[in-house]
Amino acid sequence: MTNDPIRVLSTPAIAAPEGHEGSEACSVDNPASRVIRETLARVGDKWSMLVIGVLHDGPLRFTELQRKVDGISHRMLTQTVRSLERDGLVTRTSYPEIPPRVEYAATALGRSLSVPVIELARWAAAHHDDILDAREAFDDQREASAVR
Amino acid sequence: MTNDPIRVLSTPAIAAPEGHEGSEACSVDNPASRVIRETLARVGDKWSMLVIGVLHDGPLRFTELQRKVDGISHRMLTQTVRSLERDGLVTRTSYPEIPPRVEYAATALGRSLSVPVIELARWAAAHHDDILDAREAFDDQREASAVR
DNA sequence: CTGTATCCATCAAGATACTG
DNA sequence: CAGTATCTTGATGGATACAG
Repeated sequence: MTNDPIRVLSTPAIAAPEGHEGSEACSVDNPASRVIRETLARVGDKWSMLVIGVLHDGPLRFTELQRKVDGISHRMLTQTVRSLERDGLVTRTSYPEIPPRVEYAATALGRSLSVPVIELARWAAAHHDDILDAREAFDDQREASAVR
Repeated sequence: MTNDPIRVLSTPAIAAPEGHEGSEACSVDNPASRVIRETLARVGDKWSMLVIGVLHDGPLRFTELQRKVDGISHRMLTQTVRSLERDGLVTRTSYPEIPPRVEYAATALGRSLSVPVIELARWAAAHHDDILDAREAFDDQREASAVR
């Protein structure tokens, strides 16, 4: 009844863009929400999208990557870059030289993922203050009611 | 040089949509990436967006919510809904009846957040298989190289 | 330079029981 | 019905040392 571009979040609509049977009653959850959760989990970890974003400007070697992403630890960079490679979001090219050189580059899939993530980043930039304000107001109110 | 809609991810462009001084050399990291990470963290937890999505159809009480979101535990629903309320993404209305009745509803801010998240969900639906395939290929290859 | 392994702190999240 | 508290587990992430 409402003009909802969002209802899709709780329907299999986005989970079944191709021909998909509506056999399983399609309640609210399992069909689409699992895919959403998985993707949010992939994208929502601490470093993945930042690495992808940094790699969009072009290939980088390990150390350059670590320098560009700033706070990331050696271990986390290895781990992040490995999982991105595994999921086909970046490629890893090793040059058997001495000293060893390895270059990482974003794939087309990786770049396509950046698009919606940027939308989200834009939302974040636009509404970050709203959230902070709401949070402050909420906490102030709790604090006040804690007194009485 | 590239046609990059993504470069923004590693620049303060999206972090400073209003009038913002370019005073701080704006390296790659701190200014924008923190906001991105925070938002991805907020959105990327296991349940938040599913709750927001379910609430778009209209207000729901606690138990209805728990039933609609499926796998969520009592504790996690309370916690999720509380943090969403704190950030101004949902409202909580308590009716002092017996037995008690509480209704949760998405705010305008909450609904606006759903928009980019849906974009992401669409991406997930479109490319989920690509990721799975890439993952399988990667694992097969590792398995093969483990043998030799 | 690149990558792996180990140890450790922290937190998210589930199960469960209990209160208003 | 709604919410809180406790306990416990597993995953995440950081620091560090070591290996190719």
